[in-house]
Amino acid sequence: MIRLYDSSVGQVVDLVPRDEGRLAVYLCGPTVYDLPHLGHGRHALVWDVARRWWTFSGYDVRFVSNITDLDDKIIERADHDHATEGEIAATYEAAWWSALDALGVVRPDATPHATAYVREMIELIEQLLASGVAYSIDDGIYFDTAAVPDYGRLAGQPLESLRAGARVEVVADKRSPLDFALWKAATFGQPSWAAPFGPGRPGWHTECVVMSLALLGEDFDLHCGGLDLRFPHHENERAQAVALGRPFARHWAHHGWVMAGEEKMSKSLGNYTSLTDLLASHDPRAYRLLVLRSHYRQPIEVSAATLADAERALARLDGLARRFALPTLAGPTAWARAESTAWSPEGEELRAEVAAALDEDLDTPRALAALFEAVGRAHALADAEDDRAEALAEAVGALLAALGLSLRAGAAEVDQESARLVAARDAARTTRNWAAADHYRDELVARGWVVEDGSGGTRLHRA
RNA sequence: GGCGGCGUGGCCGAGUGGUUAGGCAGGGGCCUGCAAAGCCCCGUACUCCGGUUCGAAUCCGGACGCCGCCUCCA
Repeated sequence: MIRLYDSSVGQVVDLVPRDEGRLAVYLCGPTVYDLPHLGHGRHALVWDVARRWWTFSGYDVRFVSNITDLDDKIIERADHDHATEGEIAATYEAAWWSALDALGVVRPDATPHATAYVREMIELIEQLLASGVAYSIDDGIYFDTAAVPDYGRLAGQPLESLRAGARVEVVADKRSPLDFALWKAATFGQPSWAAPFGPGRPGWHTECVVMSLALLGEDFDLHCGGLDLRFPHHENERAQAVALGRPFARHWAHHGWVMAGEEKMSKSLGNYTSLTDLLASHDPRAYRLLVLRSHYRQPIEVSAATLADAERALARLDGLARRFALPTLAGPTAWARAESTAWSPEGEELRAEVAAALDEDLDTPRALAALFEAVGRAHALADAEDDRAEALAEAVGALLAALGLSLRAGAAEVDQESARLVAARDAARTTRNWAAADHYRDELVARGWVVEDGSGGTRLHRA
C-alpha cells in the first residue's frame, strides 16, 4: 500500500487507486518560454523517482505530463526575440527534453500540448457558461469562484480569507479578485482562436483540466506538481471540474522548492541557475542523488558545495559497482520490477526496508540510508570472503536502479597510451621498482585517472 | 491580516517517547612497497523557556528566529 501526503487533506493517506493495480498520474509540466532551471530539474526528478518506484512495486502507472505552449510568457518572449510563438515553444521544449534526458528522466506516457486541446477547452468553457459558473466581461470569460462551495480546499483556507489577502490587481467588472480568466479576448497581433463567445485564447488554468480528464479519465488517482501550483493553479483546475460535477483528482501531491541561499529559487526573483548549466558542469546523477537525499516536500539547497558532496557520495556507490562488477541498470528506458528480480535473503531484507521507507510518503532519505548502510555491509562481507556479499551488492544496484540511479562499474575507454602506462607500471611493480611504478602512476593521474591496485594489477577509473 | 512549513552534531540531511539514521568532511587504527579503494573505531547533536512523563530532540504551552503561499512561477 502506497501512502502519500495528500495536500488537499493535509496528511499522509493511503493511496487507493481508482482501478486496482493501476495508477493514473498527472504532472503539471513546464511552460516552454525559457531554459529549464534547477527547480524544474527537481520537479522532473522527484516524480520520475516516484513513478519508477511505483512501477517497480508492481503498479501499472500511466503518467501524463503536459507542455504549456500557449501562454502570456511565450507571447512576450516571441515579441522580444522577434520570433513566432511556435518557434519559441519548439526551441524551449527541445531544451526541456534534452535536459530531462540528461537527468535520466523517463518520458511521460503522454505529453499533451495545450495548443492541441483548444477545441476541448472551448467546449469546457461553454459548459461552464451554460452552468452559470462563468461570466463574460469585456476582456474575456471569467470563472466565478464563489460558485464552488469548497473553493480554497487546496489552499487550506476558505474563500473569504483568501479574498481578504488577495494581491491580485483589480480587473474592472470582475466579481471577485479571485475569479480567474478562462478565456482572454483576442488582442491584435496575438494568437487567437475562434469561439462561440468570441475570438481569443484560453487562460492557463483550463488546459490541465481538459487534458488530464481527456487522457486519464474522471476520478484519476494523483495530480502533482510544485508547491507553487497548489494555489491558485490547482485550486482553479479543481474548481472547474467540480463546478461541472466531474470527479477530478483523488489525491494531490506537491514537492518543495529548490532554494537559492535562504530564498526560493524562481524565475520572478531572477535568482535561478539554469538546469542546462548545471548539467554541463556536473554529473547529472549527482543532482538525482541530491534530490533523493532530501524528502520531496522539504526545501533543498542546490549549490556547488551540496553537489560536490553528492558527487563524493556517488563515488562510493560507483566504488561498489567496480568491486562487484555490477551492471549498469537504470537509464531512461530501463524499467525494473521487483518481482522480476531474484533476491537473496539479504537482498530481500534490504528491498523490504527500502520499500517500507518509500511506501510511506516517498521517504527517499530513509531508503538511501538503508542502501548506503548495505554498501558498507557488502564490502565488509566481501572482505571476510563471505559469499553473500555479491548478492547484497547486486540488490543495492537493483534498488538504486529502481530509483533511476545507475552505477558505473568501470572505466569506459582506456586509450593506448594509458594502457601502455598500466603495463609499464605493473612490470615495474613486479620487479619492485617502486620509483618507476610511482612515476607511471603519476603519469596516469595526470591523464585524469584514479589508480587503484587490485589483485589483477593496476586498475583505472575516471575521477 | 489569513494560512502553512521549518529551526538536529563542522556541512548536508532523516527520525521514533527510552535503543546506531545515512552521506560528506575530520581524527585514530587495519590493509597497502607507498597510495587509492575498502574495513574497524571516534564526535555523544537536536533554537530557547516552561510543562506532562520514571524518561522527550520526539507530546503540550509559550518565546525567538527563518522560509513560503494568499499575483506569474516546478
